[in-house]
Parts: sequence; structure tokens; C-alpha cells
Amino acid sequence: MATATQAPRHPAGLAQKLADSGLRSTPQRELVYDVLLTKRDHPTADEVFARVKPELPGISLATVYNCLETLVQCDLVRAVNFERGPTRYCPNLRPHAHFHDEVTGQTHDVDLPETLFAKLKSELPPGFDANAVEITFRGKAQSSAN
Amino acid sequence: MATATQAPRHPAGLAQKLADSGLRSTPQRELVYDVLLTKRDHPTADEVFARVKPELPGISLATVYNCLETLVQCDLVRAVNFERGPTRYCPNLRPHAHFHDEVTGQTHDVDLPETLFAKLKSELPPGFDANAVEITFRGKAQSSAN
DNA sequence: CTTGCACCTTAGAATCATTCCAATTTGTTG
DNA sequence: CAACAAATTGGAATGATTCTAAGGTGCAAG
Ligand SMILES: [Mn+2]
Ligand SMILES: [Mn+2]
Ligand SMILES: [Zn+2]
Ligand SMILES: [Zn+2]
Repeated sequence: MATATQAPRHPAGLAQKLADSGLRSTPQRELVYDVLLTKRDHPTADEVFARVKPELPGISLATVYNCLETLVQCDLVRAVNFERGPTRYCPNLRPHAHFHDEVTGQTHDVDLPETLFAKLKSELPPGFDANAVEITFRGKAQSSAN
Repeated sequence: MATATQAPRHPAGLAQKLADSGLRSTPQRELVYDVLLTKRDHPTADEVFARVKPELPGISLATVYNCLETLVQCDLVRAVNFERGPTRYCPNLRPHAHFHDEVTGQTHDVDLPETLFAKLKSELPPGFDANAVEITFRGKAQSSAN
């Protein structure tokens, strides 16, 4: 056995998806994506920057914004915006809702049955054709996990 | 018959709700609220400012922000935030969802059965207690109304 | 009535997140 | 290697919102 540098958490999907869009896989893009997969707490660009900096001290905030934008473009990550304030990033691609804990400020993923999303779309009045639905809950969560 | 100045669209609810919070009813607050009720297209603070200026030339943008904040505090208006960008304001207090037309950029209110909101909350895993749910659709709407 | 205040409004400065720019750096191709 | 395109970088520029300090306003005592 040889090359076992650090084990990337992204099974090559990244390089592939990037290539599909005619983009290159770079250390910055890999690290940013890796950071999102490692701690899925919906960090802001600044937070991603802070987590990435130690690994790649030369990286700039502008690049973090660029990488995040690229990942969103490639459908590897979703940008999340409830309540004015910095955009947050989510690598969970399953259809899911977000629960915003008003006490801790934390954002949790909540899986919902796909049928519910379908049901919601079916409730739209005629003439409205939705290709996406976003659901955000606000409230308090029992301090069980995360 | 006498006083028929311009017919306020807000049946006194405003002055009352403000008073309930120990706040005063002012020309600025009344106008801002009136503007929101008159054209319910989810305007931004800047847009509200533009609509209010002709009626009250001396009003400042800061005051518009202040008034909007006050109305939100009093539960007379809701602040809406999908997609990073200026906050929008909605005077529709019924539980409803928002449909964001990706072509025109317009935001439409979509009434949904209250039972659906309940159903959504009931789908939350144990430990999560939501006091609000926000639903946003994205897609294309037939250019029928608005 | 006057004064005392608490509440409000206002203009402009300050913040904060994000975008833009121009100058390198890197990677790939011929 | 040379040429060129793609990517990164630091700093300037933007845009929305918030903050500050300095007046107004209107009612409650005296
Ligand atoms: Mn951010
Ligand atoms: Mn605004
Ligand atoms: Zn998520
Ligand atoms: Zn609305």
C-alpha cells in the first residue's frame, strides 16, 4: 500500500461533477467541499473560510466565495437563506427541510417524506408550476444532538 | 357626511396594535402600512420608500426601515427572506406560502390549507417544536395576474 | 399654559456580506 | 518550453441595513 495522504471524504464525485461542467478540480475546491461534508452545520462563507485556512493558509476569502458558488452551480451543495444574514451552505442533497433553533441559532436538517413535497406542489393553484420547494421551521429543539 | 379625506385602508387596527405595544401612531407608520396594504407585491424597503416619498416628501429611508421593523414587531407585517437580497415585506397575515416566479422575479402569495401546515409540523422528529413554518416555491407562473 | 420627557424621525456615518477588478499563478495543450 | 485558458488572490467597490447624534412632537404635570 502507498498513497494514503488523508482520505478524501468525497468519493471522487467532486472531480467528476466538476469535469462535467468543464471545470477543474483544485485543492481549494476540494478542501471547501470536504469541510462542508465534514461538519454539516450549515456554515457561512466566513465559517468555511476559518475552517479551511489552517489546511491551506494561503487561501483567500474571495476564493472561498468562488468555490462555494462553483459547488452550488454543480449541484453539489445548496445555498440556504432564511432570515437576512449571511448565506449558509448545505451539502445534503436529499430533499429536506431546515429547522432553525431560535434559542441556539443552530440549523438542523429534517428529512421529510418525498410525498409531502409532492403534496405541497399539488396544492398550488392552476398556472403555478414549481420546480423546487423550500421549507423552514422555526422553534426550539431539545438539546439532544449537535 | 363630513371627513372623507382619503379613506385609510387600515380599519384602525394599526393605531390599536401600536398602542398595545406602547407605541404611537405616526403619519410615517400609517403611510408605510397603507402602502403595504395597497400594493401587496412584497416590496423591499427601498420600494416602500419610493412609494411613500411622494405623499410625505420629508420621510427618510431610515424611518422607513424603522417603521417596517415596528410593523413586524407588532405582527402587522411579515418580513420575507428567500434568496439573499433585500428583505421583502408582506401584510398578509393568513398562513400562506410564497411562490417566487424565477422568470419575472415576482413573488405571489399562495394560500394553503391550515391542515397542511399542521401536517408539516407533525412530521417533525421528537424533540423539535416549531412555532412557525415557512414555505417557498420556485418556478414559473402563467402570466395570468399581477 | 409652560416644562419635562419619552418617543420618533432624520441625515449621514459605519457595518457587513458579497461582488468586482486587475494582477498573478497554475495547468493543459501544442 | 510557449501560449493560453482557468483559477486564485488582495484589495477596492457595492448594496442593504444598522447605528449615532441631533433635532422634533406630543402628552403629562405643575
Ligand atoms: Mn456568507
Ligand atoms: Mn430592503
Ligand atoms: Zn440542509
Ligand atoms: Zn406574502
